[in-house]
Amino acid sequence: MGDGSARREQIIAIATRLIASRGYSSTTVRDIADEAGILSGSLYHHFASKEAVLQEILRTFMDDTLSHFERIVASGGSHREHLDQLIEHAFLTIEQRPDEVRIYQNETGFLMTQPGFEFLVDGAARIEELWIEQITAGQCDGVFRDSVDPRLAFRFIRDAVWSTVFWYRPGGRHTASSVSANYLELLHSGLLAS
Amino acid sequence: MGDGSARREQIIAIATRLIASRGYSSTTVRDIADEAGILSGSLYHHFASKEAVLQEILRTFMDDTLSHFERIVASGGSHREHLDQLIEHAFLTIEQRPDEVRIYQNETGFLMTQPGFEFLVDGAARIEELWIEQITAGQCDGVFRDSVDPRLAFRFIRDAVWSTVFWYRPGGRHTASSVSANYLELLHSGLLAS
Amino acid sequence: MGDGSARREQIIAIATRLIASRGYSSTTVRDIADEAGILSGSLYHHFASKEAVLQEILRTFMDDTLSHFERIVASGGSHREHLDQLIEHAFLTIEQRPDEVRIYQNETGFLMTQPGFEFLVDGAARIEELWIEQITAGQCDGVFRDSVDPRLAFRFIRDAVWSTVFWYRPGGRHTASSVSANYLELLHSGLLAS
Amino acid sequence: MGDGSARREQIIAIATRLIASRGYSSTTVRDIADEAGILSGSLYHHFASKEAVLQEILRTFMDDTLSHFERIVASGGSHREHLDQLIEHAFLTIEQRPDEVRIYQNETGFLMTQPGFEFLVDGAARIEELWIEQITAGQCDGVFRDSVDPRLAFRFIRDAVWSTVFWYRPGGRHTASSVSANYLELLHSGLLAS
DNA sequence: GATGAATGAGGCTTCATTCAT
DNA sequence: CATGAATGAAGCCTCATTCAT
Repeated sequence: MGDGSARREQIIAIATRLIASRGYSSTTVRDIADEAGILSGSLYHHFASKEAVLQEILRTFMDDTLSHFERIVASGGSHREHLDQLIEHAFLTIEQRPDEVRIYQNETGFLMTQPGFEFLVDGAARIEELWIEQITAGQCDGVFRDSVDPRLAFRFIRDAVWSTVFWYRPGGRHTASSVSANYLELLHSGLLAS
Repeated sequence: MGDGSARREQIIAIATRLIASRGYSSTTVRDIADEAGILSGSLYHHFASKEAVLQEILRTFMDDTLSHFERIVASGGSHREHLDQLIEHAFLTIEQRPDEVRIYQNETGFLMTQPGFEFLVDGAARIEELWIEQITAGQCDGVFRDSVDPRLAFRFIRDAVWSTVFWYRPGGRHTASSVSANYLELLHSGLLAS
Repeated sequence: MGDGSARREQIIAIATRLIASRGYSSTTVRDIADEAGILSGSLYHHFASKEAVLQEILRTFMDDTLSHFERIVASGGSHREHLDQLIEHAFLTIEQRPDEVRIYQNETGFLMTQPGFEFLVDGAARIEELWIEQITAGQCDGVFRDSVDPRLAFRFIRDAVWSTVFWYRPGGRHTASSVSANYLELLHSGLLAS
Repeated sequence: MGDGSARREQIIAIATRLIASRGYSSTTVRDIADEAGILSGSLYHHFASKEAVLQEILRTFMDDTLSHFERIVASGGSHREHLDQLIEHAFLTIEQRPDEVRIYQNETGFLMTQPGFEFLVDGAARIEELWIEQITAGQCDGVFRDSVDPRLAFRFIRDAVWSTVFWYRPGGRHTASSVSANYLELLHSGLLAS
């Protein structure tokens, strides 16, 4: 478990694509095996179970995302810059690893209650903490308006940003960074004129 | 089919609750029948299929939501008032019919591609149209800032607002209307001070 | 049971048509009830069971056919005339009551082994007896060739004749009586020239 | 699918026997699996569906029968000899593969209208063509009487011959070849003396 | 590592039938 | 006579998983 043979990584890649497009419970072990060119039983030489595949996908995603976020807030810059960078990194992730984001967005709600997926709860909590720290600190600095509840602001931003994964398609009207810029402007200054 | 006997409505209510909490594909016909106190085969006296139950749930939800939205934009008031009322009605719906909203949010992405669920595509398109009209008209009025892309603004708001259904719990720190007020303020004026 | 209300006869007529075209086991009680404009449960006010419907269809058919055959052999005329008349009556039946013939041909093989359908075994035996008597007597008369086995000749004729129900369609290339005439000629004189 | 492992062939053999005696729709997947000593779900490791089993049975039967018929008419000999050989081969098939013949006779009428069974329609048409060619050519040769309609003669023979499968039992009063000889004599010369 | 065969549990659905109203 | 609701058995099929080879 966890050693990265080429086969394993190929299977993870296939599973990620399939689960993202069909959902975890509608993706069968045979679907994955078929695309890997092996029989479904043979998958069990690489993974202990279907759930283990999902765990590995989500754990990798969560680890990467969290460590990026940690690096951002540990870097030099103002709290406002940090918040903007967190948002920009989210959009970058959506562009570069949309399948993982989709899986995370779709399956995480139910999975968080399941044994073996505690790392999702922990990771989400840590992320919430990191973001809220930036907002709260930015309010202390007088950069962010005091009247907004930091927790609500965090969820507002988080949900608006990550949800774009469901409709953003590269090559369409917008690039990830144009969406990012628009969202940031709206978030910074609001919808009302003057 | 479609006529609302008491039993039918009771079954719809049970199915709505179960599907909202477990997901459609993880909710079995037996789960629903068990809670209704009948055998699973007996469900087919009331509904043609498991999918027909889901269709009825979503169609009712879509019809109700859409007609409310239509009534709002047809009423007197400025475009800004209309947009605020649309948002407030969404929060009201989340408070009053959270299970239906959850089902819509969770299942709709996949279902929109399935035969028999075209009404979801049509309804979503009509809703997008209604909302975007308010934003665009508000920009003409000079009430909303011109620099935001109306379509992006719509999706930003829509995703932020409807996603609250996944974490909002009545009786917690916030009421639906306090969340609504906070979100409206953030949306109107943005996060930055001054 | 057995009293001939209008409803009963209507149901028998519908069932005959449906069973003839789909087969007994593929015709559902609901199919029949639907066409009768009632609910499937209501059929049980008229018939004890689905099987009872089939029994009534086949019993009527067998009774009518047998009594016609008895009348033919009891009438004046040579044995050869009798045999021809038996055959002609079969073709007439195929033309006038094709659904019943189809049901008989399709279902009878299995049903003969089932309790409640002994009348089919008895009727078929009596028919075989009647026909074979004509053939045997005709051989005694010197009208039919001695070298043919009467039992085999009977089955040869019976199977060739009744099977036409599966392909004969009124309004096509042939009328029932032209088929009848052709078959009789072939049977009488054989295929070889001179 | 289509490759003939030993297990597959064993299952086909079992299914053939069961379907011949009970009919397709009255033979359950469990019946077949039980006799094969496996669970019903395990059948789906070998066949895609119950219908696929039936298709394979009938396709094999049709292919074999058709290729035999083609070989007969391609061989040396007169048209009359060819026709006799076609009939004799049918009786041989009834003796050697009665279950397949029974299935073909029982199920084919309905199946010909079903998607996936077009090969039955095509095969039956090709067989009809082959047989009718012999009859027509024999008429040109002056061997067969001109007054019979070749198409009707074909159906007369076909139905009389293949129907014997429903009553012929090896070890009874007749052998397949004695039935064959009797039928041929009756067909050649007819029933009338002189 | 992979195959091929199987398990066992469970999924959705159908259907003849019953019965209170 | 008919409805409406339900039963209970059974049907076909799916799927994660196991294991001998």
